[in-house]
Amino acid sequence: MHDLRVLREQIDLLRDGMRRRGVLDTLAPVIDRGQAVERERRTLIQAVEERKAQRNAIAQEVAKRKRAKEDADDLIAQGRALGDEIGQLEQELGSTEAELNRALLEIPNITFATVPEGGEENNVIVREWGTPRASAGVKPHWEIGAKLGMIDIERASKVSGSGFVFYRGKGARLVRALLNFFMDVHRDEHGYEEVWPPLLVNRSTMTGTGQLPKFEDDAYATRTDDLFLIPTAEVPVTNLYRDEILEADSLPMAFVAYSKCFRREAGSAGKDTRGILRTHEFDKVELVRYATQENSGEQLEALTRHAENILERLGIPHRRKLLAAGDTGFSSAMTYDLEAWAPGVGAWLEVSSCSNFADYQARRANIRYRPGKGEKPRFVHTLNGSGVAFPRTIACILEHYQNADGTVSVPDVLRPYLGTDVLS
RNA sequence: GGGGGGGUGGCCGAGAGGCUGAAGGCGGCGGUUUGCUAAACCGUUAUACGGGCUAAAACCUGUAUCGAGGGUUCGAAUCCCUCCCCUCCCGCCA
Repeated sequence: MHDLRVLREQIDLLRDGMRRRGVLDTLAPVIDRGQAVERERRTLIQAVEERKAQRNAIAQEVAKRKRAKEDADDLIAQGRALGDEIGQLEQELGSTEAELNRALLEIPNITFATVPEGGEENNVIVREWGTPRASAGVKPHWEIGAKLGMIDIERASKVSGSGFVFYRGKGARLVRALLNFFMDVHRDEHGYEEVWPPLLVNRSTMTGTGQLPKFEDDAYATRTDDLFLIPTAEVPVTNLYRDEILEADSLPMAFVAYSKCFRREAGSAGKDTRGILRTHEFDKVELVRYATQENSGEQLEALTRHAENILERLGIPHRRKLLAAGDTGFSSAMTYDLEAWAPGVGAWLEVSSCSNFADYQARRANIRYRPGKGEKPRFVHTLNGSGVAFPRTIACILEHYQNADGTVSVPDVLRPYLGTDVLS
């Protein structure tokens, strides 16, 4: 969410930001309306506060007279009239602020100047690692996974519906191995605090990270408690310090959390649905960082490297893609996608998306820090990225390490976790 | 699920319709004093949103904020209603 001041003081910057995202045409009316409503709001605030000041003065005077045992009926009548007026004005102010809020919530973050303009055709591959294996003779992961008894999609659909997976036998153990491997590396080598978050969160939390109100249809909700199943650990972990003021020397903060992620995937039917590439429930290790305005840029580089490091250690060929403005997520100011090569599917699979939200998320979640003693609090910069998502990584492992006889070699780093060299 | 006790500033803790943005203490910051450390004493100590002044601050000024939201009242931390959270006891439960 933007500071409402952008509507007053940085309107050109805002317009340009929307232009670079390619959404200026759609959002121009919203911005114009927002600008007008922002002015309206200030006029109303002045009107209300003027009357409140009068009312307060009258109340003081009433108190004084009462103490002196004097009559104050005339003042009381004045105060009552003012009260009525204030009530009306406040109602107007309320609806004006609601409208302003709606407008602000519709405007996405302004991407950094270093982010290319335009849509996904302008995405840039900025880094490549490893040699993608040729697809010839490589079976897709769903075939291999089924054959090795690791993945059972048919029975999952019986038990839960389409878009769910049973991991079984070595498949289940592989999930557990990845979990431990990811967490160990990020905690021991990259210095993250390990967090095990709740998977059900309340409405304020979902609103804090921007899942609500706009994307309520994408989330699973509980029937009786107004709780939501998290779509990513980003939600509970970023909200850890919601409504708090942190000390400057506690920054940067870095958290790594494993969680199940629950997504209805409303509207994405038919896209990447084969195998385990898009399911309603999947596992992910998420990296979350709180930074200052000064160092969030380098923090994004560090976080992205941490995620890449996992893929390198697994030996999976991958690339880093800087997303163009139009392809960058709503709240993000800059995003790198990490894509791993799946030779069986014959596609680059997004296994991580690393973003710097600048203060956009923190303003909404009200997470601040005090830069120095006696200084005014400022919003932190929040960052997050997968480190990494399990199902697509599993797909890549099953395909990249596939042997001619249908078995799959286990990447070196996973052998101690998996207790075997080969999946057969 | 049933019953009790609570939520006040960075923290602890008073206050029970007006003189309370909030006593007192701790902590923080600034200062005075003292060979150093320490102590003592004095001062100071929130956030948000407006307005004025400004290049921008500082500053001045208004409003709001005592878990959240409504209500009563000329006036609410204080009274009423709804909700949330914490805590204790009983029941149930992995």
